[in-house]
Amino acid sequence: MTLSMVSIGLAADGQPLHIAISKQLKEKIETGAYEPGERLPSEFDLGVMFGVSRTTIRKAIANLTQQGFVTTQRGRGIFVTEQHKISFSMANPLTFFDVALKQQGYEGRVQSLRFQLTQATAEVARKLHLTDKTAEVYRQEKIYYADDTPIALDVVYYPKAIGAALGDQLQQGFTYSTLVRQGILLNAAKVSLDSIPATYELSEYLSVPLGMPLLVFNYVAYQGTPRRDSGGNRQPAVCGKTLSRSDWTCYTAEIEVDHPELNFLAENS
Amino acid sequence: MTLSMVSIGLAADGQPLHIAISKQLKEKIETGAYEPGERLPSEFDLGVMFGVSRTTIRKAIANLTQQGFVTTQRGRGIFVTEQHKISFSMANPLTFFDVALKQQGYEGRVQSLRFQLTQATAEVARKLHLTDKTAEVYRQEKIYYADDTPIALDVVYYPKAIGAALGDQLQQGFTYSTLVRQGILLNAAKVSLDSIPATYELSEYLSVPLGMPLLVFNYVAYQGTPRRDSGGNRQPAVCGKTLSRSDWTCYTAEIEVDHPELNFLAENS
DNA sequence: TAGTGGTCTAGACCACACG
DNA sequence: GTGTGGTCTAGACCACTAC
Repeated sequence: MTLSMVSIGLAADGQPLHIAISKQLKEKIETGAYEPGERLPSEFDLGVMFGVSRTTIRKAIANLTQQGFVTTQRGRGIFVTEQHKISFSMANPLTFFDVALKQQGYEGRVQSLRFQLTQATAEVARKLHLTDKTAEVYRQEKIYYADDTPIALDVVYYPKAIGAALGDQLQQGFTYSTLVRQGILLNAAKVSLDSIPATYELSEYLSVPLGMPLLVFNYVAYQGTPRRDSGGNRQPAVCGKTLSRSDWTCYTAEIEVDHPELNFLAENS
Repeated sequence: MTLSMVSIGLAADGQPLHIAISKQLKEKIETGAYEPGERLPSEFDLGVMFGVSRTTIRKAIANLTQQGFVTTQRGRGIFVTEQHKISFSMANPLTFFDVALKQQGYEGRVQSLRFQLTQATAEVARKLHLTDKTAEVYRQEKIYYADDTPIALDVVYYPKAIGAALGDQLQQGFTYSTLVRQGILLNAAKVSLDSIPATYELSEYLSVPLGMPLLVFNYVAYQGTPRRDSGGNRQPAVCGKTLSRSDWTCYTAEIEVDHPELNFLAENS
């Protein structure tokens, strides 16, 4: 009864049953047989339909959930997701989350979870150019919403002076906009982009399933006059990381190069 | 026997058993109780140790696998992962994968999977500025290796002229280096970064577990003289996407801004 | 009360690695 | 052959939603 079911229309190659089922359901969603917002049959019914156990159905659904095709709601059912995607420019302006949200038709909102003075970790001290190893910094955790959907968790570190002076404003608004409005010009940044699966805690903060990919935007932003030769007297004003839902966000950039490295390449060809 | 085991040291709060077990194992790995490369007890033995079923252990291990702490090998066991991370600059030079690899001590290698003439999709035609809707392009799929570990799958599209002229070279080397060496200067690009969970096929190409986060680097690279006003006569020479393992790769950039948008912000405050 | 998804169990068979 | 992880089953209890 079990593996013989593979022959009734599922793929006959080596792929697992739950993968084959996942693909069938995915195709039904993409062709519109199941429309956005629509409820799928229950796990039990799907099991009957495909002739497999509920466990196998659950693995297939977990796959679709992680790819963003469906969302599950306990006690209610499995629903086809409506797609969204908000793009954030990496350079221009310097990560004004709120501006980007508004431009793309969403209402941006911030919920500050924590704002407190703590001792800087070694990494934060290095990024903020703190020579005192026991220096304190302000650590802020906040969640960004787009139309009531949590899309990102921001963990920000401020030097003590900035955090103390702007604590109230920082707890209410978006980081960059607040700093700029208070006269702190951020004109340079070092950033890196990465991706991790949502841990259990993150999955609860951002209302995503365990393991959903999150984009990790690490940044150190500087004020002052930067120098091209990477020296200069610029001064870090803030650093942190933004963990954003990959089903809602992406980062864009436009690049222009002069190609001083052409010689290098030619030499190593 | 089952849920009462929660009291023997596992978290007593609302989190699932497999999460609590996952955290315990993660801590043992991070503190060095299990060292990199070391084999963990078998799933059966772990089940006995924690007093849970094998299914629950498997969920815990799946979580650790996805976070990159362990890798599983059928018939051999569960092994603690040794960490790697290769960073790629987004701007300077323009994604010379091979150069970045070499600079960070890895031997870069390319395996070309496919290289064939196909009809351009609407998206590719738009990106390559093809006015003819039935135009053909060369489509290449290749895998990037760092010291024999597959770290990225690149899907590249070339205009017919470039692909036909450079087919042989393109099939052997890295895209950008090959183009530059053939006199095609790429001095501008539009890129975007995204993340998706590995599908079944991708997980096989890149030797990662199903659902592992992959970084998606979308790019359109231009040759010619670009104009600041986004017009100009620059010409797309290549477009595509690089899907890279997030446990091995990250993207970095340095940003400088002039802040012409300050006025805009002040107006909307 | 009935139905749903979330969690967990106990047991089975398979493919693969190793001795 | 023995042990391993990969897959799948059948059944249970729970928390939650809706009627």
